[in-house]
Amino acid sequence: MSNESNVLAQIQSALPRLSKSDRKIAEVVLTDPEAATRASIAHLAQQAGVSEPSVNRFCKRLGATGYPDFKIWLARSLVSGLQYMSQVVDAEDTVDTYPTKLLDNTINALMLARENLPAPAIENAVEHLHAARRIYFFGVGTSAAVARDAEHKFFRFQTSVATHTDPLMLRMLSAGGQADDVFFFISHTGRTQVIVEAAELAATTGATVIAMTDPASPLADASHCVIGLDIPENTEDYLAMTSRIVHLVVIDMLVTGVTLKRGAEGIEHLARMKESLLPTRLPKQKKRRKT
Amino acid sequence: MSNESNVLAQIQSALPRLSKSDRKIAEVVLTDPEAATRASIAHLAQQAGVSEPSVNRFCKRLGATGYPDFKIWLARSLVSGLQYMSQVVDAEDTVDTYPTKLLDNTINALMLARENLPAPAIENAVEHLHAARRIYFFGVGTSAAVARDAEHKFFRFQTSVATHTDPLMLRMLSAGGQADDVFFFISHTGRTQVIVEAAELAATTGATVIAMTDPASPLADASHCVIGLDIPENTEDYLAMTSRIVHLVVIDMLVTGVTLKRGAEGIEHLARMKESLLPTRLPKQKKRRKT
DNA sequence: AAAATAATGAAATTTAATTACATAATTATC
DNA sequence: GATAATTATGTAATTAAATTTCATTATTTT
Repeated sequence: MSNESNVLAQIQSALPRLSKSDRKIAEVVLTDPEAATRASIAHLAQQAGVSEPSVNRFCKRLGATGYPDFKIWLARSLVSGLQYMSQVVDAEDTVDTYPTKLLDNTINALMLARENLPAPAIENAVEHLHAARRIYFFGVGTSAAVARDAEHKFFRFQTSVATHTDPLMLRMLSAGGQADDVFFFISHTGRTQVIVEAAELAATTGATVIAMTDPASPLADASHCVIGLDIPENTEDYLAMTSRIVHLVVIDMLVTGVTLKRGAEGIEHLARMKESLLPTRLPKQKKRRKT
Repeated sequence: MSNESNVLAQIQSALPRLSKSDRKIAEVVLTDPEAATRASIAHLAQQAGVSEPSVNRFCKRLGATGYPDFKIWLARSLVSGLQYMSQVVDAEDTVDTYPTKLLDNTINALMLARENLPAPAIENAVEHLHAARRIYFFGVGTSAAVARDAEHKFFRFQTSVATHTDPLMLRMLSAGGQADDVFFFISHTGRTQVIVEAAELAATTGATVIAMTDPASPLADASHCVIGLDIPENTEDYLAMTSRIVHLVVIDMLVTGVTLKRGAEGIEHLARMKESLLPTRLPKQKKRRKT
């Protein structure tokens, strides 16, 4: 009964079972829930043509502690500013619209990833990356940037890291894999031929093959460990690829994971960082009140 | 100002500018916004260690009509379980906690950027990039990855693009700027010496200097067009640098802006570009999940 | 049709939020 | 570096809002 996540649906379904005045209230609320969140109990009562206590009882019957609480429930069940469906940029868009669209798409992709984080795969990947003697990050096109970012981050560990985009280099290095090597492939679709071939090659050498890609793809099939992410298909949308952002954050996770695994020294570093954050909370500049 | 779509991001971005008690209130709200929606003004005041009128004024300063109205705003901007305070990864974190922390921080940063998008600066930058004969993207360290991403994207236009990280190259190229050139500098702090010097050099040549950086920095001072972003406290280099993600999305915006400016021909060109990538992909296969 | 039960509203009460005002802290000015 | 001006904050008074109580009116049951 007290499913506070969707009061509106709750009211909707209860509608036929409601009493006369309760139904009047429900109808006013359903007609304009947004307005209801701003109305006082007196106003809403007047709107529905009922008394204030009736409104109050209506709220309690729905499971709220009272009218203000009911308004909070109502507000929460209303979707806020952020658009939840992927928005496509088109020719009519202006500087006032497309930046927000792109941001919203990115935020959405991250929230989606947040819902279905492949924690076991991440843990597994961290273990392999931690134990690796040598790591290769391979990605082409947009994913090349992600691979380079990963290289830049893992560079600070003692492990040797390399990134390449040249197909020949990819093949040669993949073919020459050894037991302690980790080959990390990045591809949104998991269907880029060069990458898939390299992964298949690497898998035959005894090296560990990790892939950050679509779980239902040839690349995933060729890999030992798959970091599968739930990313909305956004490749078609001009050049903004939201998957790339998600991939970068996953790289951050892997680096963080390895740092934690390295124990004392890594943790000490994290502790130092935590401290360095504290002063930023205090007013270091002259403060100006916002209007 | 009174953008009620996301009070939390609004509070977050205002945080450094707030007065002592306002900041105390803000911190309580950000730490547990969910709880704040249920608390009375007295309870919240007590939690923050301030008086009730202070809470009331805080709400009004944010644009709400009062405390109850503020709670409605808060409820509306609440997204399932997302943490609004920047979280630091520490030694106690496990694979079940740190990935979410990192994601939350990133989502947070993006929502913040969404609140204070510098639309005019973006528009301005788009115009310059569109008109440019030659574009240089310069960034070092983490920002180098962003610069490369930008290069990769702008490469698809007919304009010639280049990225460099070598200090000597930066100086030489910056000194040789011409009227139709655009120098685009990326730096979170705006205090990286190499970058600032290069920007100052470039500015003397008649070329256009654009900077994506802290508006109150030497780099911003040296530039003709500043894309200033509101990015929360940042962890250091190796670990998750949220600013880098925001920068990448801004690059997406710029590319999108230029594409739209190029009109039909630009969109068609992009379509051709995308088609040329198709042969590098393997055909789709039946869904077969692997994890 | 009468009794029992449930629904509703007027008025009283309680609770919460807001305003007015005084004081303290900060910033600006000389 | 002291003083004036401004801004920030808290106490107490006030107002507004929501809730409860209780009497009245509908509705249902027998």
